[in-house]
Amino acid sequence: MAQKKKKATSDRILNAAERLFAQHGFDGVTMRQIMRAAGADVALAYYHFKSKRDLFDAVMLRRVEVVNEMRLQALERVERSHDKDDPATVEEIIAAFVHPLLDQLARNQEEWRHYYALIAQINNSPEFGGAVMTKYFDPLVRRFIQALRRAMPDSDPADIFWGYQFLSGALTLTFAETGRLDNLSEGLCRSDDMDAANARMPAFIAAGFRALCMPKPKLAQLKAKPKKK
Amino acid sequence: MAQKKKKATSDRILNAAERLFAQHGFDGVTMRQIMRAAGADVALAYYHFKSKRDLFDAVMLRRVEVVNEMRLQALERVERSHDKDDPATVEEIIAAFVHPLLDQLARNQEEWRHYYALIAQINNSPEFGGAVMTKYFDPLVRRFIQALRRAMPDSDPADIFWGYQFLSGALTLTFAETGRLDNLSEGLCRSDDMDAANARMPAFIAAGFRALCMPKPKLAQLKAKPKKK
DNA sequence: AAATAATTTCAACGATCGTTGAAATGTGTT
DNA sequence: AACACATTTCAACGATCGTTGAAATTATTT
Repeated sequence: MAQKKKKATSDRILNAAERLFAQHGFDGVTMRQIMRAAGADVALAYYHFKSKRDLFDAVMLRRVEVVNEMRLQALERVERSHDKDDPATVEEIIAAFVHPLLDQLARNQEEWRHYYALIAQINNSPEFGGAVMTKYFDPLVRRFIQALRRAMPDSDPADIFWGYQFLSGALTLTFAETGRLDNLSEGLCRSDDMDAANARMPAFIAAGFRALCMPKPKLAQLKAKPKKK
Repeated sequence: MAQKKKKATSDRILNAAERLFAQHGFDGVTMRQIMRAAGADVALAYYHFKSKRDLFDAVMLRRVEVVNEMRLQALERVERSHDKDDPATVEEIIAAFVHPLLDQLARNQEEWRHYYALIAQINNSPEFGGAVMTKYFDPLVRRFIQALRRAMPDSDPADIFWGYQFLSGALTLTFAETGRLDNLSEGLCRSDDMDAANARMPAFIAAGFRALCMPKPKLAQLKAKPKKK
């Protein structure tokens, strides 16, 4: 019973912290605001987690393994349905990278929403972006980049890394749900319409990768006279 | 002389604020840190600007007109070199949108760097993203979207707006210069290599737009039987 | 039931926050 | 020279920050 109670309280703290960190950033929120939202005394935050920074890390850690596992399985599912003679397409790989996230957002309205918005802020923060994203996501991202390299065998590795940079930016801005798309399109599009993002992103990004890594002159060249490689 | 002196001080404040806001976010910086970096008394910040928030707005405003004017001229230059029978290509339009910014970054090492990093954070912030970006950039962005619509006449407007969302995310993450690309590529790519970004982004984004707005079945259809337009 | 451990409450610490009024200094005009 | 005005310095305001020790309460084990 103690276990269950503890779980309940520390989860309420994590939920409140997640939401407020996502909305206002790490420094834009106070411990007292978080604990007021969690309905508990301020000191409890320091009992369950030991500092503001550690609470932040706990917020990040709680969901990162779940989402990375989902994406890894999506990638493996794609890879199992292909072999060396029939490699996976770029679209399929990108879809495995983004669908699990956007699907979850489209279905599960409030649960994960704030977490992804937090990721969006972190990814674009000079303070946290490099270190935090690298720490939590690089192993998985490297696997996707390997897959992309297999799908575009004669590509320059640097092109793939830059393509991933563009993909990462496009994906996280979509997570941010800032409402800007609503303003810009005067209501035609909604920032929180993840089905719309889901339907468009793989096609957009895959075409970008192909244009970058397999430009037409190179493609024609490869078809015409197979070079050394 | 008073004018010049005033300019000098308030510019030093703006520079310090710009750099620190970009590095740590609005709430991650104190007035005292800013004024220490500017080498002036704290109270001077409230004399020249009247609050922290107003200082932030002044930081945003100082450069936004310059960069928007540059991009507008780049777009008009592209449009002047085309006419109705020979419309501008998507690549040219995207290049006019991103080149002025990245060019400036590639040339002018420190001057504009922090400003763009700040934009990257703002764009992905639920708190500021919607309102601030809309306020400063929407008029220009609407012009670019008009141009894109002319370049892809039979496209669904929603596709163009979403394409712009992806473009915006890719561009601003590149501004953020978080160093993540360096970690991920183990030194092969550098986050601050704006020439590399410059060379790749228009091709990537333009291909994305085309795949989204003019998918192949539609393209084939257009070529086969020229419709009303 | 007694004892031990886990959780929660309460009150407070020093430090620092954004902001301000008033005095001091500098600058340009008569 | 005296003046008005812009700029800068200095010291401080109340509020709030992250954090903590110790007491009070609740749950678990003996």
